[in-house]
Amino acid sequence: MAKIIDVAKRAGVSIATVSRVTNRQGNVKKSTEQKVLEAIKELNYIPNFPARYLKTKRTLTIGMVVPDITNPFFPIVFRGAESVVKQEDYTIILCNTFEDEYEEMRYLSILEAKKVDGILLIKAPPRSGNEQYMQKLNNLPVPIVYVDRLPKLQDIPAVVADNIGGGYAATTHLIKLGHRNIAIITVQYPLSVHRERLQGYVKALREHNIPINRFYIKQGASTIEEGTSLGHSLINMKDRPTAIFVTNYKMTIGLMRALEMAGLQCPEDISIVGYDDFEWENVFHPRLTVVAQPARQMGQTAAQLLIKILRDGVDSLPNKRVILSSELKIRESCGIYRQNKLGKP
Amino acid sequence: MAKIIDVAKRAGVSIATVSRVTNRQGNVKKSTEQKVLEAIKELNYIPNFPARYLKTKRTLTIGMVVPDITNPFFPIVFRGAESVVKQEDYTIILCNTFEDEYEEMRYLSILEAKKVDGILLIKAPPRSGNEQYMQKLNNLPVPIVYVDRLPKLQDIPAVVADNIGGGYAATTHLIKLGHRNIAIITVQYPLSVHRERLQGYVKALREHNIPINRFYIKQGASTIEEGTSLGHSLINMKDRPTAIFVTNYKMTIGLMRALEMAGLQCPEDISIVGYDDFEWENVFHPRLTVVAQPARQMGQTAAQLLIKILRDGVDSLPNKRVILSSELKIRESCGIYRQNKLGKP
DNA sequence: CTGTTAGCGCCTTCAA
DNA sequence: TTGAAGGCGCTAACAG
Repeated sequence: MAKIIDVAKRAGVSIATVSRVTNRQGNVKKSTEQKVLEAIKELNYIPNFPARYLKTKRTLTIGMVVPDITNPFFPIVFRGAESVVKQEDYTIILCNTFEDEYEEMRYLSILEAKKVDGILLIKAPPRSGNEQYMQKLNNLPVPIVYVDRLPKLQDIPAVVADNIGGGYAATTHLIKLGHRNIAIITVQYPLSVHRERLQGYVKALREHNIPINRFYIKQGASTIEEGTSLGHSLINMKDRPTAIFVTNYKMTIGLMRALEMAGLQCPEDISIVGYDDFEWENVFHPRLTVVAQPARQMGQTAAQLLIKILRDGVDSLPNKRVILSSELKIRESCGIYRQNKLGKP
Repeated sequence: MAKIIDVAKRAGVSIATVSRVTNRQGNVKKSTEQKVLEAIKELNYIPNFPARYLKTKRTLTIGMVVPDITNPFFPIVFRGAESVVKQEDYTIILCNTFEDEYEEMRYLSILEAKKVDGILLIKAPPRSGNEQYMQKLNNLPVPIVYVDRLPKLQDIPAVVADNIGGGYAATTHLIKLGHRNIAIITVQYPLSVHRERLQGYVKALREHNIPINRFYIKQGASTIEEGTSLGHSLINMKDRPTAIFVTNYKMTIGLMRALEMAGLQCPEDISIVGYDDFEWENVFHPRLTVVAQPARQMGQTAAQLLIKILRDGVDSLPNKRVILSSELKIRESCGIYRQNKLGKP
């Protein structure tokens, strides 16, 4: 590996001059620059970033922490973020926490040790008894932009979707279709996202004077299995709901399995509204009506915030919290309520 | 940020001693070790990796280059790799090339500059006229393990799936169902994967004495749009195939769209075999019969190879090429050939 | 416009 | 079992 001194010798200049041209901060005579450039090319010289960091305190890498990269929502967010940061020559260390806050803690201290310039954090659910960790998070020496999930309503840089609006839109849609027995399957993590979707659901029901049936509110972990089991418990109620709003991709898959096991057709026997919009959902059946989140835009916006912070400091942000709106995509998984086949209203 | 000297002062020892305990290379009296550990905790000291690199020449980070993280196959590979490397405290820089070899080149030199310890590379299709780049790749000072896609049959560390076997199994399945007019939609990149799946297809047809119809072989870019357009061209043939084998996720989505536009039902009107197995595919309709690749295992195995290389050198590998077998998952997207409804055999 | 030099934070001989 | 000191490769004053 050629280093700066090799280039300097080859070009017959000092290392300072080489440094000047690799950092293109001018003040180098055209002809010497030429010589240096040639030497660089001949030796195949690439500056050593870790060494450079020692001086500049910048690694040009940022960390991104996600709960589960195999949930297709997150790769889209990642791609959005990457497309932005690459413009500034940043690179992303991707970390999977599997919804485990301890894993998240571990990764965060590694990222700190590796001196990433900033972090995009999609939080794992906070564990009870681990509150002091949030303190530590707030005092981390590296800037963090929260994405998608907010631990508490703090004044921190964050990009989230309008989850109340999403829950509200989904539920209202079902109500307008005539449904009254509307259940919700959602995640029980102590995080903004899911709480807010539930809030939207409740708000819609209230506005239409539909009593809240607490047995229609099912919460669990964000897994396929949990979706199936909560689905079963709903299906087996004597007051079986005529529609289910499921607020999470993994649980949606699980719920659909439960329907199948029970021999229920969607939308004929039961209406479903899901969350998140993927390319296959508009092709395979039943074509799910979903609340589509601006996943890509969330990644992009978060990356832009982070870069702005890196450049001008956190106080340069016009507003720390960005809320992006979601959109109901109406497809075929919601039928009109029909009393004859289903539970009574 | 506390540094080693701060810890040393606090503990009343030299920095050498602190270094010894953080690197747990023994030869430190228990009592001094205690003091140091306390100082570390009190000061919240974390070793500075980039600085450490300067001495150790290890960054404990590896690079992973993928063509498109939003193709759900790749996140699974990523997760597999991550689950292995994290055991050794490695962290992964993830790079998306969008199937663009120039982008890949750019990322590779960044990874080199950042001094990653190794690279997992899922190649973008080689561009013609860019052959010297492969040379450069081979001489990169950082070890590379190729995953999934092989540029040429070279003697380089690689983990791939048995694509010939996959193509063969899929095609044989269709033949056994009575199909004779079997088309294939595949990717035209000059990469092993797709060439081999096509080989498997051809092999199966040959073995059953079914003539190869070159108009049934459609190749294009790995995109939804291309899947749709190639699907259309197949559907509109006067000798419309009774079955289509599509070797790629994105193109499968596209093909299904084409079927829908043409008003064709699967499997009633036409049989489809896809590639790659995702959790939703066993829930939504038509339930695709697919060749399932061991995506996760590919990631794991590749990571294991890389770690072995990092530890013992590339020559320590018992065999550089690992081929993992794929599995045909028979579901509902293939009907028995029925002459009355479809093109003549 | 160019060169010299002092670190950046850490590891690692070499001595003690 | 411990400490002192010399780099690792680079940037950024500071001189010239």
